[in-house]
Amino acid sequence: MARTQTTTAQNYLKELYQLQQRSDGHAPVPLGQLADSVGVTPGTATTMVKRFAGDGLMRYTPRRGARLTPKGEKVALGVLRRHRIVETFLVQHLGLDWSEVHEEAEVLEHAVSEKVLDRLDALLGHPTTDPHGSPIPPAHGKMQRVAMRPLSRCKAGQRVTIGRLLDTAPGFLKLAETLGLVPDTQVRIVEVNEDADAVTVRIGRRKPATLGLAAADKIMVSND
Amino acid sequence: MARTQTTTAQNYLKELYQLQQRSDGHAPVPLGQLADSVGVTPGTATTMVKRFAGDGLMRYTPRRGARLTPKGEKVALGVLRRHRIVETFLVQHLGLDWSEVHEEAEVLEHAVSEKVLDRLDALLGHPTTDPHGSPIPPAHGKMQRVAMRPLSRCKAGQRVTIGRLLDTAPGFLKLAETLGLVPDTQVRIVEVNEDADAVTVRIGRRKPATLGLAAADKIMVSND
DNA sequence: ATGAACACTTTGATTATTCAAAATAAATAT
DNA sequence: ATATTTATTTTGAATAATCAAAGTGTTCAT
Ligand SMILES: [Mn+2]
Ligand SMILES: [Mn+2]
Ligand SMILES: [Mn+2]
Ligand SMILES: [Mn+2]
Repeated sequence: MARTQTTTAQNYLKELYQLQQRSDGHAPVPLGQLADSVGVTPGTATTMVKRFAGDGLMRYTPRRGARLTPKGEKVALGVLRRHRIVETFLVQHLGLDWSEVHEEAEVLEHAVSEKVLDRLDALLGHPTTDPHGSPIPPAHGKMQRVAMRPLSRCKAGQRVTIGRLLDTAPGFLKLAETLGLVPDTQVRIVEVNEDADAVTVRIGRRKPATLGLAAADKIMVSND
Repeated sequence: MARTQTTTAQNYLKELYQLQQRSDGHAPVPLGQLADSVGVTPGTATTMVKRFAGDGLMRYTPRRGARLTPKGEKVALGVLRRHRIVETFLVQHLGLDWSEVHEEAEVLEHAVSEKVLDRLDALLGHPTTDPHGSPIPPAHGKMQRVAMRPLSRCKAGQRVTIGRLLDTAPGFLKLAETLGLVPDTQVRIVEVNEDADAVTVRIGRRKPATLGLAAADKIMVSND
């Protein structure tokens, strides 16, 4: 109950939430992964997770991993909501580049009060996704799950729309912007070459762009 | 050099700066006062101040008190600048009440980056004072010192303009707003009664308002 | 001067968070 | 089935920040 409000706890909870999403079954997330995401050594993660479990925020099975409890998930979603609304504000109202807002939001997500958040949300017109296409958890109620697949799983000839960028690294986002691979943009899959480990796409009549599969894995798209 | 960036250090430095302003001579500020302002016990203040002195942020004379070094003052002014720009933003762009923005800014002042600060500053049109009339330290260069005296030192019959409210307590600010005692408002001093410990003022043709001297002490005014 | 009062400092603990290195368990390979 | 490798957990130690209570130095009043 206590740790809920510290920046540290918020980060652990938020990261665990995101890890759960990815490898989503009901399988616990190995603490090594959590440690990586949070940026601490594995031993530290073990120590902290045991504490959060004691606080009723996570469920922990030694050697297997951790999962958020409903209570922990509630906190995590709150942090994620603040993070994404802040990012949206920074881009739309302060004109920061979308490649740099993640870092800013990583700090501000812990400093914005409920009241300020509500005002920002209203000012932005209650957005449902952040600048990278990630869904903004609603203040109340469940978050919409949009079905998307990575660009790397598309077939040549398909026409898809960029929905969401999964990597927050400034370099990656900068590149994606340069290539025009931003949410809501339609692209045509020119070629998928598993052997060359590459995907070639084309936006309108621009010159085709080729990406490695690892990068294409981070770009989620939907049909039409 | 290390502590400069922690929230705790920023608070100590900022509070010390403000205390220095008030009792300004070059006299050191007793640690008891600093402890009060920061909200810790005196022993804690002693411990911390010794550390900050070691970091070259404060100069400390046991039993007498502490002063900021030029380096410490630079940090303090930065925090104050962030605090006041954030307050101004919260009032002017998010529409929060001026009585509640201080608390919000107390947290956000530690989370806003230089880049975000610059954008906010530009968005606000480079304001020179915050909603309570306090001067916003400029990004570079010295802060302007405006001469003002407390409402409590005015004489009956004088016409003065409210310049700045020194108390950040929501209750006080709420009251001041109700009475119309906000920066840039002209008021007439109806009566100053030292014995009754009261000052009566009048704004335009509203009904006169009477304040205790303690409250009037927190309201700084200038002539004309 | 002499002893209160008062202010400030020290001391001894505590909580939160983290790391490095040693210990252990689980999974893999031979 | 071993031996080896890899993932996790434990242990022992820091650092930052804080408090309560005991100790000291100063200031004041008589
Ligand atoms: Mn982000
Ligand atoms: Mn964060
Ligand atoms: Mn303020
Ligand atoms: Mn603060």
